[in-house]
Amino acid sequence: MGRKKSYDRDETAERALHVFWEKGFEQTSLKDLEAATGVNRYGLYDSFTDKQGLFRECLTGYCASVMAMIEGFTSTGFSGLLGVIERFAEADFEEVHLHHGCLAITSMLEKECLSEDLQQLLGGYMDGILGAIRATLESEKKAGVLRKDLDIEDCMGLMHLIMVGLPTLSRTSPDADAMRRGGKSALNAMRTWLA
Amino acid sequence: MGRKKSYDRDETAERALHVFWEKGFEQTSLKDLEAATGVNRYGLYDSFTDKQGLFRECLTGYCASVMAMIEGFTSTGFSGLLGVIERFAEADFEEVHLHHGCLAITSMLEKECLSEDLQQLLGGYMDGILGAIRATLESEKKAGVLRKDLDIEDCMGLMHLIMVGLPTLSRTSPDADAMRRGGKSALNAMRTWLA
DNA sequence: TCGATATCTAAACGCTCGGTTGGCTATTGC
DNA sequence: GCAATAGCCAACCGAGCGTTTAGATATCGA
Repeated sequence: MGRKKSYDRDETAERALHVFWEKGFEQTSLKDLEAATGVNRYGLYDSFTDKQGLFRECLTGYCASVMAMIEGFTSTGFSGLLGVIERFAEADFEEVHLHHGCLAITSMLEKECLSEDLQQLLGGYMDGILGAIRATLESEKKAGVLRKDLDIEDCMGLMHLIMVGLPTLSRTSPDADAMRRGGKSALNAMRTWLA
Repeated sequence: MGRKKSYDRDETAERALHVFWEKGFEQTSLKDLEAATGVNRYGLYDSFTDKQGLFRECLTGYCASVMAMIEGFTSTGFSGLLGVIERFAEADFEEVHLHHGCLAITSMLEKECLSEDLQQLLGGYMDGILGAIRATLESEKKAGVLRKDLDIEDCMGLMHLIMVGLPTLSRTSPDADAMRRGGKSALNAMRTWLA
């Protein structure tokens, strides 16, 4: 009973995601979200509680899709850490959206504006990825794919650096190719480092 | 004639710098600046025109001091790119302030909030540093200090990545040592890459 | 067809922001 | 000591923010 919604909930979140992605949480206003989604603030508040609720849905979806992407790579024959990273990098670079960097990293840079649960979500996301990288490094080192004398801690430092550096490169550089070049260089450096 | 100022201009800018450094331009309010400097908004506007004027003075001072630091290293016997970078890294890591990352990088991430001249200042600062690194790479390659087959473009990609990645590491990581570890790893990677 | 109900639009709310102003206070030259 | 000057402080301004609400509108069951 009653009037029907004139918008699709998921599609609205998807459109909002791209605004948050481009401008960040704080810099995105309700006006921006109304314009991008075509939904009046009332509808946004009705469906997502408040601005942070909408952002939470966008961010969790984003993190989940990135995770799914990585798992997709590992389960379709791209064995080896470098293989996964390489394919991930290729996927990244082809996606126009990623010219705005990584939503998770961007959000961590404005964590003071976010509620506690969102900060924990971001922390968990990062820890999850870093933990997966570390586990892969250790198992591949044990299996002899990587150098026997590889210092895992040291290597993780570079992995972490690259992980946060590449999105930052894409956001700070006017040149859209800066991230692609950085990624290529990083892969080269890792190859000489790891093997 | 008239009443004397109750504050020192340079000291005020220095204190304001640390607030901008920690919170970024946009997130720093006049209230914050009043509290940190002990100077009423009237005084700040009288001495620096407006919020952006104060920020301009802080940012130019910051960039100049970093440049002076680098030049200090090169002119006191630390020849070689890696030597300079290493010493710069050590200086960075000892400075408590750099737990908040690099003001220039932080500012480039919110360039939409800054006036045209500040964006150009930031661009020039980055280009200056990157240009100096490139020139050093080329001359050291020619002099035989570095590998003869070193791909300069490729190498610059990594340099740029590290340059923006390290400050981001320090700002996104709750662990204060993340940047130190990232810097150490980056130096190791560069050593194997360059030599 | 009509009343009940869910949704839409647009206006308004309270708040904080950067920026300004006017009355008070300290310092100066005479 | 007194008028002139410059600086200080607090209150105020308009704008924009996220959020709420009131009234109009569309859709449903009966």
